[in-house]
Order: sequence, then C-alpha cells, then structure tokens
Amino acid sequence: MILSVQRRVHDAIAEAIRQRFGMPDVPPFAVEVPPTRAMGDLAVPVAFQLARTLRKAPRAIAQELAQAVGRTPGVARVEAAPNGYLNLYLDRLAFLVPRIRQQVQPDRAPTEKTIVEHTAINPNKAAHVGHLRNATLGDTLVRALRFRGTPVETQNYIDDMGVQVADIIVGFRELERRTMDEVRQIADSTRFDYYCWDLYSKVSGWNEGDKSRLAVRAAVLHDLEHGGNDTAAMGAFIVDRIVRTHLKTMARLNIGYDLLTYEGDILRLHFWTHAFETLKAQGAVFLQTEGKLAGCWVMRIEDGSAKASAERRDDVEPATDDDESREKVIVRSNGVVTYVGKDLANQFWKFGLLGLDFRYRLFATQADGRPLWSTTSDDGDPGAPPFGHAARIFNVIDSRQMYLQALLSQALRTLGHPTEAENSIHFSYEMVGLSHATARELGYETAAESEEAKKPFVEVAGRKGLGVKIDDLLDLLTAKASAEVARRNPEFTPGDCERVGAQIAVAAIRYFMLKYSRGKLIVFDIEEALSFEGETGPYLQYAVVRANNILNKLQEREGLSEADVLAVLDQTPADEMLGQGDSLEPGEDTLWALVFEASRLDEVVEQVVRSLEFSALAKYTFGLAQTFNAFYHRYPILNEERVDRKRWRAAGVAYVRAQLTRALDLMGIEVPGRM
RNA sequence: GCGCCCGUAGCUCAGUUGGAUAGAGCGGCAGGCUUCGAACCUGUAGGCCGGGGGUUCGAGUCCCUCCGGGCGCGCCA
Repeated sequence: MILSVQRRVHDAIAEAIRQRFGMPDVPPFAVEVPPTRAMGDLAVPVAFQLARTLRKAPRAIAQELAQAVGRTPGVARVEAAPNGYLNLYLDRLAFLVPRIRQQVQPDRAPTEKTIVEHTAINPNKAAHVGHLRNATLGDTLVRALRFRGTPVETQNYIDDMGVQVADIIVGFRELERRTMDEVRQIADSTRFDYYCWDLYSKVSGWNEGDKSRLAVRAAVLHDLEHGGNDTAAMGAFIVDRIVRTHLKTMARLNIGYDLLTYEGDILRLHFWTHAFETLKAQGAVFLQTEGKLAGCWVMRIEDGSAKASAERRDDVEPATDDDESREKVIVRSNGVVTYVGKDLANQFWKFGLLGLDFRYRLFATQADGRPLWSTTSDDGDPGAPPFGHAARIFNVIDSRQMYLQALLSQALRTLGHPTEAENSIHFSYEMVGLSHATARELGYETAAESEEAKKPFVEVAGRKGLGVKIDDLLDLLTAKASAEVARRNPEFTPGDCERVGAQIAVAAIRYFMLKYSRGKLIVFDIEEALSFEGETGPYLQYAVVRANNILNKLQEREGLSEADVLAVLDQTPADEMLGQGDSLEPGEDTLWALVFEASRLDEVVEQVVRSLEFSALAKYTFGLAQTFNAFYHRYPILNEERVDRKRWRAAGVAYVRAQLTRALDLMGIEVPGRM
C-alpha cells in the first residue's frame, strides 16, 4: 500500500518549495509513478509548473529541489532528471518488509455514510446481460468503498407497482386465464422467471395487437395501487417470487444487498404526499394552468445537464426563457404521481431529508450470512438496524436516464440542499447491446436489408423476449469451465469440478463486464464472453493459483510456511531486492518492480472511486498478474539455489498473491485452490 | 432541433487531475512443456490517436469546428 508514502513525499516536496523559493502557496501538484523503475519509484513534475512563475528552467528548479528536499523517511534518494522531472527512489527494505508482513493497512479515508443503489430490475421476468452490467458495476463500487473504509449501504429498488408487473398479471389473467392457485403452482414447478420472460413478450404482442387492450392494464395498475384486492395479491406473489429468483442469480455472482426498497411502501407510507407538500411549499413544483399540460403539477427543467449546472458561474447570464421552457410532469392531471415523483421522495428519504421512515422486516439471510432487509408498510421489526441518512448517494443506472437523474439534483438544490445535490451522484454507464451473431444464436433474425441489420448491434429488449439471460450465460460458462477443470484435475470429484467451474464462470463474466470503461457501449457476444485466455478473469485466477502452488510446494518440500519465510527476512541478505545481484538488471522484470507494482492497489482504488472507472482496476490487476507470470517464468523460486534469493522471491510471491487476491475480491472474483 | 456518449494497430479495447519512447488482449508470423501447472511465457510485424484549427514548455487527453456512429428529450418507467 503506497498512498501514505505518496502523501509523505508530496508534503516533503511542498515544504521544500516553500522554503527554497519562499512560496507560501504551493500550487497543487501530482506524485506519479514513472514508466519504469529505472527512472525511480515516484516522480514529481512540479518543476514544469513552477517554471513560469519562478522564471527558471524546469531542470534548474528540479535540481534545486532535489537538494532542498531534506531526508524524508522511506525515501532513499531524490534525483533531478535532465528533462526537469524530480525522481524519487524509495528505501526498498523499509518500504517492503512491513508491507510484505501485512503490517501496513490501507489508509482509511475519513468518509461519511454512502448509499449505493443498484440492480433495480423490474420484478416481472428473468435478469439479462443488461442488468448484469449494472449489478457488477454497483457491487464493485460497494466493494471499493468498503476497502477504503467508507460505510456503505447497498439498496436494491423494487418497482413492484409498475407497468411491467401489471403486464405480467394481465398475461396470467387474460391470456392464460390462470387463477391465483394456478400461478402459485406454476411458480413452484417451473423456472418462474423464465416462464414470465416468455409470457411477458406474449403480453407485449397482445397489447400491440389492439390498443383498447391497454385499458385492461390500466385497470390492473389501478388495483395494484389501491391494494386489498385479488389483483394486488397476485402482484405481490409474483413480485416476491421473481425478486427471489433475481437475488439467487445475483448471489451466484457474489452480489448481495442490505435493503430492498419497495415502491409500494413509498406509496402506502405516504412518502410522496409528504415530499409533495415540501416541493409545493418551496415552489419547486407548480400547477400548470394552461397549454397541453394544464392540470398537471410540473417541475421546470433547468437548461443544461447536471454537469453544466455544476459549472455554472454567477457572472453568466442565465439562459433567458427562450423557446418553450421545458417542464416535467410530476403529478398527472388525473392526480396520479409519476415515477419521477416517487423517485424524488425516495431520494429525499435516502438523505434523511424526508422526515418519514420506512418500516423494515428481515427478508432473507444471504449466502455470506449477511441479513437482507426489506421495507414494509406493516408493523415491521423493532430490532431492524437504521437505514438511510446518507451523506452521499450513488444511483447506478444507465446513461439513458441521465435526464431524470439530473432532475433529482435539481430538486435538491431548489429545496435548499446544495450539498446533497452535489452528493447525489448518477453513476452512469452505457448500455449493453447484442452482437448480430449472438442475436442470431438466440433465434432472432433481422431482415437483411432492414434498418436494424445496418446498426452496429441489436438492442436487448425484454419486451420482445430478446436478450441473454444471466443464468443461461452462467450455466454455459460453468459447464465449459467445469469440463476444463475435470480434464486438468482427474482426481477431482464432479462436485469439485462444478464448484470450481462456477468460480471460474463468475470470474470470466464479472471481469468481462468491468474491463470496458463505462462510457463504452458493450456489444455483447457469447463467443467473446466465453473466452478464458488472455485478458480474462480466469487468467487472473490462474496466476494466483500458480502462486498458491509455489508456496504450497515450499511448505511440502521444505516445511517452510509463508510465516517462516517472512520471519527470517530481517536476517537475510537483500541483494536480490536491492538490485545488487550479479545477473540483475535495474529496470523491469525485477523482484522489486513486481512487489512495488503490487503495493499500488490502494492508489488504484482511490483513482477508481474518484473516477468511477472500474476498467482501471481491471487493467491494473491484469497487468500485475501478467508481471507476476513473467517473473516466475524467468526466475525460479523453489529451484533457486541461493537461499537468500529464494527467501526474498518467496516473500515477494506471498505479497503479490495477497494483493492479487484482494484485487480480485474487489471485483467479486474468488480464487479457487486449484483449477 | 437541443443534450449526453463514442471514434486510438486487421478486430475488441486501455491510456490516471495535460507529462518521459502511444500500450494490452485477440488474430498473424517465429519460438518455448523430463524443471514451481502451457488457462502460461519469449520474440516479431502492425498506428497522419476520425479531419481541421486553437490553448500550452508539453495535447490521444483541454477548447472550437466539421465528419461518422450510438443514446436521450412522453400526462412510460
């Protein structure tokens, strides 16, 4: 873990600048990691920034600073590079030994309670690859925040009152003429989410067949909202069963939650009514009296996105109400609140600004033993932990909803909560499409000359039943991986193969979802996702498994445990680590370069949380695994004859293994014992 | 029409708050398993970073503009 060292170096150089150049205000500057270890372990380009104000060449400034920086703990020497960089070389042993012994914990950033909301799948059909990206990003964010010590609450929003649920009820009632008992029986005897997947696409077709049929759906929606009738009972049953299938699917991916928030409870506990009063009182919404929106309560949409409003300057004339200043309907003229309204109430509640709270009941106990709570409108469990009251909120939701997410911030600002508006973060990412090849495999043919065939991808559409279900994908990956595991490990039982195969499948799919930056549309292709070679999750697991094997063999053959090796490091000549050995080169490929790279995990996590760009974590971990693979191919460990080298290498392997394991855990990937 | 995102090697993509010689995987070519597991490693070829202006000591990265592609902009969610 390297952040603490970077901070120390930063402060030492800032102090040197103040002293040497008499600058009370040092401009912000970065502490970087230079491209190769030959150039040093840390680098500071501050001389370039100071060149103008000091009217000196960067090189001269760097040289003066190299002199002026006093002895800094952990830093062996400071050099001015000819081009003006300030390069720092760490005191390797002082840096490494405590880290290898796991005596240096990651810095705990002082942070306040954070809520991450993700997954939020409509509870009316099976989960597909689009949902997969959402849940993987959300869960990885949760893990990254926890890693740095941030208290996180993970919420999964359940839209149990929406059109999609209504459609499924219409399907059972109108298309299949099912009674409640029959629905129950279907749920007990089929993969219910798959059954509903097919039914939903039938209903969509039925709805389109005759527009008057939408009245049936409207009636169902009405009954759902009012409750206390057969429709609501059937809806509640379906939602409960589907939610449980979703949770099961997510559990396969090592994804869990703290709280399920039900839209129905937001309505029944009158969250909206309460929020509405506040919004009216503050003038955030108003009753439109003319035009086509007459009779609706609307919110005026500020021009520009959230980004534009964040950058707004007072000196800029606010865009005069040009054309039609746009308005978003919050309450329809028939008095029914829109989705946005309910979301506003939910967001206020998350910040503890609503003045009302849910009641809670224990919903389930998750695989890792963590309890999963659910909101309820009934009495609730008095022993439930406190929820909500967060200082920051991440809503993980694809970029198509940017516009609506911006409204949440806007409302908070209008209501006089600028800090909460700033901390109301839309974690936006691009959607997942299907490659034409994969769509074809799913039996979806596009006419050769159609508009759709010319597009670069095929859109996932639950409405049309077009999409790759997560469970199908996991089954496919697991089968493939299990077969490979069986081939390589003849002594494994079928159960072993299945268990390890499942771990490999999760690694493959989670890594695949994380390796692209979030602004990139993923064109999902089954062939590609099934790969276990090259830049994939299984490659990463394999590197750790190899490290495990090396350390296990050291134990078996020589009776040396990892602890034994670490214990004697102090008495072991460190030529190998210091780069003083005969056959060693100063640059890459050395043990030092490997363990130094491994120490950067905390720095990478900080960067990832700052940028919400998990591809950086994926690439870092892959690069570290690659460096490690190359290292042990080049330098023997068990078969090294010189005992000092052997010890240091073994210690390095142990450290890299620990850091890789942590990095994989951040991505929700487990490491099998063997594979 | 307005807003957001994308354009980097044959293909799929990385490229840190602007910094040192533009990287990786796949595919191609040439090598490496009696040694700590070849889901691996080594070497090699392959790039006007979509085009054009600008800011800067320095631009793949920031600004403007154009081109190409995607997504939003509903009394749906």
